[in-house]
Parts: sequence; C-alpha cells; structure tokens
Amino acid sequence: MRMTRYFLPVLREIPSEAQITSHKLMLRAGMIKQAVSGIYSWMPLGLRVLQKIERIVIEEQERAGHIPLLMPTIQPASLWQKSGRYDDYGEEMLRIRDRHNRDLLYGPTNEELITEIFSSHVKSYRDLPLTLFHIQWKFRDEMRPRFGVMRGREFLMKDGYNFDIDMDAAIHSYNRHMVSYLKTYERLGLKAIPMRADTGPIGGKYSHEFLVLADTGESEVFFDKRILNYNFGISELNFDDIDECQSIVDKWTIPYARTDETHDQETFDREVSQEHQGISRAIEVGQIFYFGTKYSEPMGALVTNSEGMHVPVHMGSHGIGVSRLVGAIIEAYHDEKGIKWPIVVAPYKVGIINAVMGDKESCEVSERIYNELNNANLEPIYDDRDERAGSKFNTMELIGIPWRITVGPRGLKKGVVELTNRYNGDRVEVPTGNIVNTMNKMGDCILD
RNA sequence: CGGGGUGUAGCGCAGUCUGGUAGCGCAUCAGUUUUGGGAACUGGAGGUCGUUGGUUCGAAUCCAAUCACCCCGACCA
Repeated sequence: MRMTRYFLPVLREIPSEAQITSHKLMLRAGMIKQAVSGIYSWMPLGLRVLQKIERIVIEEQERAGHIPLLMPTIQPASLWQKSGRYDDYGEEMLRIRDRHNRDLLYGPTNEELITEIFSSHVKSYRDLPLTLFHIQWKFRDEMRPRFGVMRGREFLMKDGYNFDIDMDAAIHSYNRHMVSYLKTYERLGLKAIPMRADTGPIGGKYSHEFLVLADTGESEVFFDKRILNYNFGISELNFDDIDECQSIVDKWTIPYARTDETHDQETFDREVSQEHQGISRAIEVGQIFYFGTKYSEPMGALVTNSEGMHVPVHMGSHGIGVSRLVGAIIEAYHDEKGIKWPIVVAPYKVGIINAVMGDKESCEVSERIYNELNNANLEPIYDDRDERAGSKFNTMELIGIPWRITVGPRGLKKGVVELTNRYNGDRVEVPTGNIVNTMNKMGDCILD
C-alpha cells in the first residue's frame, strides 16, 4: 500500500477521551473512530488487524474440528422467551421492535439461536459430536463502556457451541476448546492463563476464563507464577484424543489460577507457597462453559441415543473476544513510540521509508523494493508522502510495522538500505538487490 | 444507575470567576526555500462557543433545562 493512496488518519495528539495505552494508540494510529459511547468504526488499518486475528481464530477452530457458520445479529425475542432468558438478561440486552411491532433484540450471545438451528436438523446421536461456531458482532448495553474496544458495547466475538450425547463427551468438547484456545492465544503472541470462573448469566457448572496479565486489566487475578513458564508449543496434536486433551487441560488447570470472583485466599495459601504466588491485573480475552442441558431441555433439543431414547443434548459455549484482542495485544506489545505488532497480526509487515523524496535514486529504489515486496506477498506499506524523514519514522513506529526499510542517498552511495526491527530496534544494512530474499530469511522472529 | 468532571476550528487547549461579539499550538490550503528523526518563511481558509430557553442594550461568559462524552464505583467477552 502506498500511503499517498491510503486512508490513515493518524493523530499527533492524544484525544482526551482515551485513558489506557491501547485505546490511545488505536486512536492515534487511526485504527478506530468512536461513533458513540462504546461503539466504533474500524478504520482501514484497524480492520486489517482485526481480520488477521479473525483469520487465526478461524484456522485454529477449524483445526480443532469445529464448523463455521454465520448467524444474524438480530434475533427474535420469542426464542429468548422460550429459554427464559428474555426476562433474566435485563437492561444489558438491546431490545428492538420492527414495523410490525414484533419484538426483536440485538444478540448479546447465541445459545438460543444455535439450539434452535441444531434441534430442527439434528435428531440422532450418530450426528454427534458437533461444534458450530461463528464470528459475529454482538451487543451488550453496558452501563459504562470504557477503554475503547476493550470494553465496548458492540464487539466482535467468536462464539462456538458444542453438542454432545452425554456429559463425558461434552467434557471432552470443553477440553478440546481449552486446548485450541491455548493454541490460538499463543499464536497471537499472548500468554493467556485459564482461570476458574463464575458462569454468570450463561449458566452451568464448568467454566474457565482466559486472562492476559496487564496492569490495565479489569480483573484482579491470583495464580501460581509457575504457569507463566508454560508453553503450549506448536506440535501437532490430535483433538479427538480424549486422554491427550485431558492431560493438557490438567497441566494448565491444576495449578491455582483464579479471578477475584472465585479466589479463595485460604486455598491459595495452602496450595501455592509464598514465593510462587502471583497477583496481578488481567484482561479477559475468552471464556469457555459447559452447561449441560440448560438450553436443550427448555428448547426441546433432543436426540435419539443408541438405546432409542430421546435425550436432551449436552452443550457448552465458548467465546473469544476478537475485537478486544486487538486492544489486549497492544497492551502487551507497545513502547513509548507506539505499537509493536507481532508479525502474525501486523497490518503490514514491512514499511518502506523513502527518506528523501527529492532524490531520484531514492525514489527509484523505493519503488522497486515496494513492487518486489508486493509481488512476494510481504505486505509492504510504502511511505511515499512528501514529508520529512523524521515524520515518516514516527508514523511507522506509531502504527507498529514490524520491519522498516529506510531508503536514502546516504545508504545508496554504498548500495545499501537500512533494515530496522521494530520489536528490538536492531538495524542492519542490506544490499538493495534481492530484498525479498533478505526479508524471507528474517522469518517470524518477532515473537521470540 | 449513584458520585464527579468536561463540551470553544479536524486534534490539543486558553478565554468563563469580573458580560462588550473569539484566540493559541498542531493539522489543513497556496507559494518559495528545504529534505536521514515530527522543517522554515509568507499568505489563506476554517468556529450558529453542545442544544434550547431565560436575564441583559449586549451572553462563550450569568441563570435554568436538556443532550453528549469522560472519570470513580456497582455490573460484564
């Protein structure tokens, strides 16, 4: 992308509405624009990041065997009346009425809708297990939205729902989700710790929240610090292997890790020695639930089991806050100059700075490098604006592009351009020829 | 929803106490000179001072109502 043709409304000054780092940086980097309290437009740069995260989430879901579909944002009130949640959900649910006076709502979650879909098509245990998911905008009319996309009213969420024949099978689905979530967060460059959680309005007995430690987090968490050394790794695993999933879940959930809702100081002291006790603020980036037949019973989601009996399916639901993750990643990856995107979610991978627009050779070499990187799918963004070099450096650092190639007469005299790593500041001079090779050799080392 | 704060140009702010018809920095537009860490000069454009009503000869300024946004709390992916 050429900056002269792009729409990148960066701000030099921090809008007064923002308090926390990620919100300030998202506004300054021109990623979002508030439409009204807790509701944002995603500007081109922000959208690219959002979509990259979405892509990773989808890939990991499909890898775990979960099936994508897409449900609407608007739902009929009647479904929620059937489950009994229409009255329970309260003011957080945005209720709407259409021209025929029918009661609708902007979905805060989709248990009812998915159960309806499931029950009208699945009748036999032979079709189980089944896990369906989608990534869709949700709306929860928070009393007090804040922190930008971290706590908006409208938010993008991946929510998935598993259907199993009995509790044992559903627990495996629960475990499978935990494993795939751990993998997803790790790919995104985040250390997310599963913590025992309250089930809230979703209901049920089993639930874990995934929390990323950050000073600006909304929850206070208590955990065994040794969990921080755990690495999921990228090794292949079989999501259908019940024992393998269970052992991973055990490893991650046996050490003490709880939010303030479920924290118990006595247990904490008994299970974790003083030196290993960790207390921190944290951002919740996902949650998984097993709730059995809470929805399948009232909504009549029955299947025939192997004995020919009609039984309600066992269900769970699972959410990843996709739009919130954008903020969470920035909280984890930034410095005083701006964002430092992990390369897997970076909106562009390489920024090209033409340091002297008046210099003919600089322009030619910049153009050539831009075209080469583009053709190699290395997602370059070329700052071809007629600006001072300093201004371009600052913009590139603010928007967090992982690699920067600086082209200018100083280097070109020696036949080199400067390659700078946003993550650690390392810079090397590289020959102007075959930049694509050089970049490919650099690999994905930004998460290390 | 309780408590507090703020609304003045795209962004950041001053002016409000003490009423006299709006200003600064950045951004923006034109031109010239510049050009490796947010350039300089010259000239220009841009504001129903959140909204409505009131007081007054006169309101950004005083009074009232209202709306919006932000912060602290209680609640949530």
